[in-house]
Amino acid sequence: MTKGEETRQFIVERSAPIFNTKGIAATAMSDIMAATKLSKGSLYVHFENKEDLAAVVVDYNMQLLAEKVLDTVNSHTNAKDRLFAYFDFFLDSQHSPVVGGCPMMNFGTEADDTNELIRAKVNDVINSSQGIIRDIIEQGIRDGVFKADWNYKEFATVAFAMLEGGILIIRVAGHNAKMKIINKTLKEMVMQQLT
Amino acid sequence: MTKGEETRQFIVERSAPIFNTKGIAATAMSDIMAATKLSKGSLYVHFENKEDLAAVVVDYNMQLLAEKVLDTVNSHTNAKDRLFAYFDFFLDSQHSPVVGGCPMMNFGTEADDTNELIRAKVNDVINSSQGIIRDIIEQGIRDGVFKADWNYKEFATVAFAMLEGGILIIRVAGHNAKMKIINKTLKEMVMQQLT
Amino acid sequence: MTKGEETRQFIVERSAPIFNTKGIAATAMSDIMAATKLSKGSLYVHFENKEDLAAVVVDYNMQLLAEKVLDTVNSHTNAKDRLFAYFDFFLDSQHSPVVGGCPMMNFGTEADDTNELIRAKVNDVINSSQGIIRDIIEQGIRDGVFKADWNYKEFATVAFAMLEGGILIIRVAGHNAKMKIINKTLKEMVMQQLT
Amino acid sequence: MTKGEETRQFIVERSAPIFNTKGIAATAMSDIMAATKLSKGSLYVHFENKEDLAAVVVDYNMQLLAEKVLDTVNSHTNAKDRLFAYFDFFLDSQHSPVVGGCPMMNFGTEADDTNELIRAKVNDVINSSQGIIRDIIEQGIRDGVFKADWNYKEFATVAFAMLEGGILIIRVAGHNAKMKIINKTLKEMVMQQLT
DNA sequence: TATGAATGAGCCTTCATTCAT
DNA sequence: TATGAATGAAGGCTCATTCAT
Repeated sequence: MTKGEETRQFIVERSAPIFNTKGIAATAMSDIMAATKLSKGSLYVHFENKEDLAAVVVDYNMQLLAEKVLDTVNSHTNAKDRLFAYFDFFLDSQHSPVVGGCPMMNFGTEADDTNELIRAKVNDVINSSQGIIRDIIEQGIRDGVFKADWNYKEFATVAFAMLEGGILIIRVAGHNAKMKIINKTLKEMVMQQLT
Repeated sequence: MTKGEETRQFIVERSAPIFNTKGIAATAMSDIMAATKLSKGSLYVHFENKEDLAAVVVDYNMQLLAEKVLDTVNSHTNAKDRLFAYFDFFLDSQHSPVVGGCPMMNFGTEADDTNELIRAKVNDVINSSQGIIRDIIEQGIRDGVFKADWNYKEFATVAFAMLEGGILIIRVAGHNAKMKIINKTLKEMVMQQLT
Repeated sequence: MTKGEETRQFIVERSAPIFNTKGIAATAMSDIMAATKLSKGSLYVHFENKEDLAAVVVDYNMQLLAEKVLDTVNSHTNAKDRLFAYFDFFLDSQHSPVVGGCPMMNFGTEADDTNELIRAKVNDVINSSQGIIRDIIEQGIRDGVFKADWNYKEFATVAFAMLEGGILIIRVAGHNAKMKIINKTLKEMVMQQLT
Repeated sequence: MTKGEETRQFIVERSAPIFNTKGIAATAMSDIMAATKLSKGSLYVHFENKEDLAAVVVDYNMQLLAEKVLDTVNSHTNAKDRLFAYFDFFLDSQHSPVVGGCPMMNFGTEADDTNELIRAKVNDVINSSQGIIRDIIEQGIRDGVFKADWNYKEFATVAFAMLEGGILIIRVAGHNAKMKIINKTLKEMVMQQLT
């Protein structure tokens, strides 16, 4: 990594929690200056403009979340355990995975009507998130852990929606009581598909 | 209603879709000027500042959505029909109920970390939304439509989360394919509780 | 006094300390609204504009001060006592006579380069203030209290200047230590002219 | 001096007469823009806000006056001559030393009740101004020019007050007739203390 | 006489961006 | 690559004033 690439990456990492917390519109380049302690001019050496930086940061935030989820999931081998690990990951998402909440929801709601580029990025990640759930279940069916006739594609969508809805609730509530219910419900739905 | 109250209400109505679509931070008072064709000074006759206006508009948007949902629900008497009407209401929410998407999600995600007043407002409405679902089911149990041992309080939370997650998906996707799955799943869950 | 004249006078009285404390430029019509609890329109019924009101208030403040000084002076008959009462009046002027300090100095410094009308008003009162001192001394000479060859016209100017300079010092200092020195000095100068 | 420091100083110099003439409240940043021909944004590169600029300008104006007075005083060596030079300096102050009049009086009267920071600054300079007079006299006493028992500390205060009062009079009057009287009186008071 | 809604110019300040060094 | 001075449009807001009621 050249010096330039390093600085660029540094800017992205420092900007990520700010954009995710305040939103793109409410984040000023001066916020990035303060967080990186870089000069105004320096920022523009690495990014054409705020929109450019925001796009990279959106990717970074979503990727960071995906990596953390996968890390957790991959610490298990049994498909059921992997699925449960996925659900449990969001149990305390009020505080942990990425500062500022779920980037899909944050940037998705901000961009849906106003920023086609970011809207498309978020859509891709929403789809691949459901894909991850599907992949786990497919493996489970191949391993004989889950029933072969499970309509798991629909479940993947339902599970993803429930988790996102849960994230909204717990972030606005400030506690995760309702996410526990969602977690329990999802696990029960999975248990019914065990062979 | 005095002239002033009329103007104030007019400003709120014209501002509502703008705030809901662009977000609070990205909405400028000049946007409101353009939408209302009122002068800058006139806006400040009726609202102390942008934050004050935003707070009223957030309430208005959430209330508007709630009223539309209730109107739909109340066109039915049978608890099952009422519940199904609730779910169906969001089937095409990509376009209809309130311009710009679900205000609970839009303002909730924008405000969760940055605006305590609005966060609390959204939290109240999220809770009462689940309360509406609970009320319908309670009536259904009293009427003997639903099983008495249904853990309906948890279902209300699950249903709410699924619908919100679904709204995120369809707004980012630009189509409601996934909401159909959610709708179907919710209805199946209800059917299992019929007496 | 008609109702209108009463209201007009009421506005002036309530505005006086505000203008004298904050200055004309820094006083907003909304400050007057708050102080009088009158509506915006009502203010403009009684005064053409802010400048008009300010001019009347400047007069009022200076007249109020003059009256208070004269009241104090007139509680004595002997010329020396009258002069000393005049000097003593300003000993604690840090707090008392008119809220906000000496209006001649306040409005004089604000208006000297920018408001010809007010500048002229202040100039008149500055002159008549020295006239008051001259009048007292003339009476004292007639009464045989003061030496007939006293160059009292110059003394009147010197005394006035010293008092105004003293007011500046004590208002900026927040205490009247230096005014005591000025007071003592003035009295000594008078004592030398006693017959 | 870096480019930035140069510009900052340039802004201060151009702003100084404007603030001193119109007052802080009545001076708009657009006035500074016009006087410096700098852009609005550029002003805020060098000063956090108007208050910050005003504080620096107040210092600059008072320092400028002090320097000019000291230059005049220092062109003499004999204590009596130095004192007379000090008094003469203000004889034509209606036009000369600093555009807009005495900054101690201008900013002192504007700030006394409303701006603690500036009030304190002015107070410091008022005190050191009297200190200058005291220093001259102390030297004169050491040199045997003035009587050793002169209560010169009180005189310093009296002289300062008389000059400030005189400045008020001549600025409001538009001519310096009264300052001539004050000048003459001060010189006579000094003459009485010659050995 | 009194009200308060309406106005638009102007206020201070922040913004994203550019560019010479 | 990095700096920070410079820009000017745009931001939220306040101002003095007008006018229909």
